[in-house]
Amino acid sequence: MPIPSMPIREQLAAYVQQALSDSEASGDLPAAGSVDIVIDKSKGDENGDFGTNAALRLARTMQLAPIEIAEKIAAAIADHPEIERAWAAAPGFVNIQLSEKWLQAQVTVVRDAGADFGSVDKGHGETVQVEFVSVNPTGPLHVGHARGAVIGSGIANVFEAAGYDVTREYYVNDGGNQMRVYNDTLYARYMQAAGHEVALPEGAYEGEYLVEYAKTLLEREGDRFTKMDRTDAIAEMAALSVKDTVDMIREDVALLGIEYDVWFSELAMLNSGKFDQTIRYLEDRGQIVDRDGARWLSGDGEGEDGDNVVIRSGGGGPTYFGGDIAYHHDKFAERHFDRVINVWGADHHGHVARLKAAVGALGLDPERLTIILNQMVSFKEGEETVRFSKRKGVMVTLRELVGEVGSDACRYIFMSRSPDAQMEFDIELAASQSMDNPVYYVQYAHARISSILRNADEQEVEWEEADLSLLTHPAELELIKRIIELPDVIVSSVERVEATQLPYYAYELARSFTGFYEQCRVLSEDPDDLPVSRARLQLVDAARYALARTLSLMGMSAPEKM
RNA sequence: GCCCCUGUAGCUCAGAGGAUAGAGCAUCGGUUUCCUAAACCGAGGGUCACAGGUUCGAGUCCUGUCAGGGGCGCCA
Repeated sequence: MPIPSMPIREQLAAYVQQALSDSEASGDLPAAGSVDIVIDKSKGDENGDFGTNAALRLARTMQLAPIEIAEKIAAAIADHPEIERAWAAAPGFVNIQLSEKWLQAQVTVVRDAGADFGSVDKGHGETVQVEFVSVNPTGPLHVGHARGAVIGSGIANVFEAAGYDVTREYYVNDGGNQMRVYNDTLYARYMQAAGHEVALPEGAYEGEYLVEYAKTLLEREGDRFTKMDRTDAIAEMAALSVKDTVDMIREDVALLGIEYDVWFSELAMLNSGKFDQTIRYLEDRGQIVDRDGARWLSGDGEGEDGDNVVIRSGGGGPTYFGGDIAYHHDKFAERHFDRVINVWGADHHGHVARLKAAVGALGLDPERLTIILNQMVSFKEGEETVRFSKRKGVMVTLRELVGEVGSDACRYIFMSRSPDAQMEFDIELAASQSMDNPVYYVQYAHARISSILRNADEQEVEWEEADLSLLTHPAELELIKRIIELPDVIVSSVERVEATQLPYYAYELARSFTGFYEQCRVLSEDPDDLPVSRARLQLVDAARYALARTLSLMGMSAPEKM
C-alpha cells in the first residue's frame, strides 16, 4: 500500500483558496469567483521559497489594488505548519517561506514513504492505456522508435506514480497493405536466397534486414517454401515472420527496459469479427457512406472532403484507419479504459484529427483520447544530417544506438527533449562524451549516497534515532526542499502528459545533493559529531529514496557504485 | 495551396502570463591531508528569428512575415 505524498504546491494553493473563501465570508475581500491558483517557485532568495500571483490576477474582478489583496492573503495563510512567513511584495505577489521545522520533519515523512516516495493520489485508480511504438512488424526498431519508446514509457511511469491504473500496450500492425508488400518482399528474398531469380515487388522493403532474415528462414525451415504454391508459401512465411519480428521488437524495447502488458494483434482483431461489429455499429448510427465501391466514414462537413475510407473498394479489406477505429472501439467500449494516450511518430499527423473524429462518431468523448506526436530524430554522420527511410533501409537501429550509448544515457537524452521538438542525435558525441554526460552526474550522486550509507554501516553507526532539528545548514535545507518537489513534478507531468521534466528534476536533485555533500561532512571520527551525523544520515537516506525513485520513473538504473 | 511542429548562449536543449531568461557541453582561470575529483569554485558568452497586437506585466497568448521539418493516400 503506497503512501501518497501531498505535493507542497497543491497544499499551498489549497491554503490560498481557503484564504479567499474565508475572506469572502468575513467580508474582508470581495468574491474571487473561480480562479486557478498557481504557486510558483520564487526567484531570488529575498522572495522566499514560493510565490503566487493570485492577487495580481484578482485585482480586476475585485476592483482593489493588487498589493492590498496580497496583504490580506498573506495574513490569512500565515498560520499553517508548512509556512514560516508569508508576505506581500510589489507589485502584488504573495511570497511564502517554508518553515525550517516543517522541512526537517519532512525527512521522516519521506523515509516513511520509502520506495513509494513521490507517489500521489491523483488518478484514484482511473484506468489509462498508453499505446506506444506500435510499429508494423517489418524489421528492427530504429532510433525514431527508440524516442517514442522512451517518451511512451516515461508517460506511463508518471501516470502510474500518480495513482492511475496503467496498461502499456503495443499495437501490432500485422494486417494491411504494407504487410502485403513486406511479405511479398520476404518471399522474393527467400527465393533469391534459395538460388531462384525472383524480382522484388514494387515499393519493396529494400533493407538488408530482410535479406538476412530470408537466409535465416532458409536455414531454419529448409527450402520447402520454394516447392509450394506462391500464395500458400507467403501465408506461411508471413505467420513465421510476424512471430519472429515481434519477438525481435520485444527484445529491442527490453534493451531500453520496457515491458509491455499487452501486445495487441491487428490481424487477430480483424479475424475475430470485432472490425465488422464496429462497422455495423457505425452503420446503425448513420456514419457509413458507400461510394465508388468503397465504404467511408462520413466526415463532419456537407461535402465528401471529410470522408475517409474504412473498407477498400473491389472487395479489399479494411484500411489502416478502419482497423484503428475498431481498435479504439475495443479500447473504450470493450475494455473500458477511462483514458487512452497514444504516442505516435510525427508522420502520423494526418491520422490524428480523423481518429479523434471517429471516436466521436462512435459516441465516445474524444477528450478521453490524447495523442502525443513525437517529431523526427535525425542523426549526424560526419557533417551530414541523415534522415530515415525504413523502406529504403537507411537507418540506425535501436540496438546499435543502445549498444553505442547505453540504455541509461539513451533514455536520459530522449526524455529531456520535448516530443514537439525535432532533435538531432549526434551518436558519436553522445558516446564519446559519455563521461561528461549529465546522466552520469545524476547516477554518480546516487553512488555517493550509497557509499556514505555503506560506510556508516561498516562503522556501525546507529542512526535510526536522530535529532532532525540539527539540520540547519543552508545546503541541508536546500536539499530537503529539492527532495519534496518530486510529488509536484509528478503531478505536473501528468497534467501536461509528458515526462520531460524528470531528467531536469533529477539533475537538480543530484546538484542539491552534491552541494550538500561538498559542504556538510556526514561521517566523522569525532564522537561529538555523532548527533549531526545521525541527522545527516537520515537526510542522505531521504535523498536516496527521492533520487532512486526519479531514476526508476525515467527507466534508468540507480548504481550503488561507479 | 491548406494543416501541424520548431526557431532561446558557439553547440545540444529546458523554460506553469510574473520578479535579474537557465542547464549541459565547449572555451578560459582556480581547487585534492577530508564519506567516490565521473566532483567543486569562478569567468566570458543573449536584439528569446523578425514585425505588429492583447495585457498592469509577453521567451510564453493573438495576427502576419521569414527559415527548417512533418502531414494533406482505398500507405501505415
